Amino acid sequence: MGRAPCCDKTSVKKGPWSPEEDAKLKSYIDQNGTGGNWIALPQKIGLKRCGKSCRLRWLNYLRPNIKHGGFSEEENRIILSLYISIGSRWSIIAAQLPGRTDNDIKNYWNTRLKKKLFGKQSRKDQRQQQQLARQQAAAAGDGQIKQEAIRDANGTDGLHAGANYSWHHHHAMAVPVHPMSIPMVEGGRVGDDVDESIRKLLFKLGGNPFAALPAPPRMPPPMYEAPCFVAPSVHAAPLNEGVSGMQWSSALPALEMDESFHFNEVKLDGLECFFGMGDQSMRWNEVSPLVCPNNAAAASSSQGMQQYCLLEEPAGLGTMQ
DNA sequence: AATAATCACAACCGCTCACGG
DNA sequence: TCCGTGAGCGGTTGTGATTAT
Repeated sequence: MGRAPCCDKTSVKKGPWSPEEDAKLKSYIDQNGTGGNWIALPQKIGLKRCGKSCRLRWLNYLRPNIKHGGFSEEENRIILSLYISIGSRWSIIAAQLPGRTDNDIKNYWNTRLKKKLFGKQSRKDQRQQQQLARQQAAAAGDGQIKQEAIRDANGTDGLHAGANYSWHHHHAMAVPVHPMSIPMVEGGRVGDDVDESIRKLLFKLGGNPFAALPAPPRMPPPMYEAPCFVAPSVHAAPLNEGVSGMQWSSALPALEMDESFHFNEVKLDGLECFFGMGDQSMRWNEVSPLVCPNNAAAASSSQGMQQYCLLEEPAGLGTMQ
C-alpha cells in the first residue's frame, strides 16, 4: 500500500501559475507567513493548488530576493566546487549562494554547467564564441590570427576536437575545489575566501572536507575497477597527518581512500571520468584545468594530474573547525 | 516561411527524513 | 517504539522560446 496523496489530485490545478495566483499566495504569506503548514495553506487562501506546489512556487519564485538567471563566474565556481566535493546536494549548494534556489542551481547545472565542464558546448555558447572570435579576428586584421581564433572557438585544439570545446578558454571561470585537492599546494593554499568558505562548509558537513557524507554501506566502489584509475601513483605519496587524525598513508589503497572519503555514495553524475568510471576512457589530462587548475605541468600528464589531485597534503586542515 | 531541433526553465512526482502523538 | 503526517529534497518531465535547416 502506498502512502496517501498529499492532496486530491483531481481537484487541484496543475501547470503554470497565473499572476493572480502568484499575487494571492504572495500577499498571504507576506501578511501571515506560511503558518508552518503548507498543506492547509491553499485552502486558507482559496487556491486550487497542492500545498507542495505552493511551497515550490514560493521558494523558487515568489520569495523575496530571489535571483534568476545570469550566474556569475563566482557562482559558477562555487557550484562546481561543491558539486565536485559533495555531489548533487543542491540544497546545500544553494545555501551557499544567497538568492539562488536549489531548483535553479540544479537546472543550471543540468542544462549548462555540466555540458561546459564535460566538453559538450551548447550551440548558443559555440555561436557566442565564434562571434567573439570573428570580432577579435576582424580587430586584429591578421589572417593567421583569424584562423586560429576561429579554430579555437570551434574547440578544435585537439583536446576536445570532437566536442567542440576548449577548456583553455575558461581559465578565468572557475577554480573549483576537487574533493582531494582542497588543501591545495605546498607552501600554502591557492585560492581565496570563497574556497575557504566552501572548505569550512564541507568541514561542517562531515567533520572534514573529505567526509561530507554519512558513512555509506561498506561495499567496494566500482570506480577503481576501471582501467583509467592508476592506483600505483598513490604509493608515491608521503605520510601525512590529515584532518581529525586521519592518516594519509603512503601506501593507502584506493579502496581504503574511498572508504575514508565516503565517496561511493555521492551521486557524481557526469563526473565519472574523475574516478575512472563509465564507458569513456577519459584521462586526467583530458579533463578541465578547472578541476585541478594549479598544476599546468600535471595537466600534461595523466599520471601527474592524478598525483596532484589525489595526493595533496591537507596542510592546515587540522586547525579548522 | 515552415518545420525540426535544441535549449532553458518551471513545475511535478515520488522518495526520505524528522517530528509529534 | 511505532506510526502517521508534513516538509524537504533530488530526479524527471512538460512547455514555451529560440535557433538552425
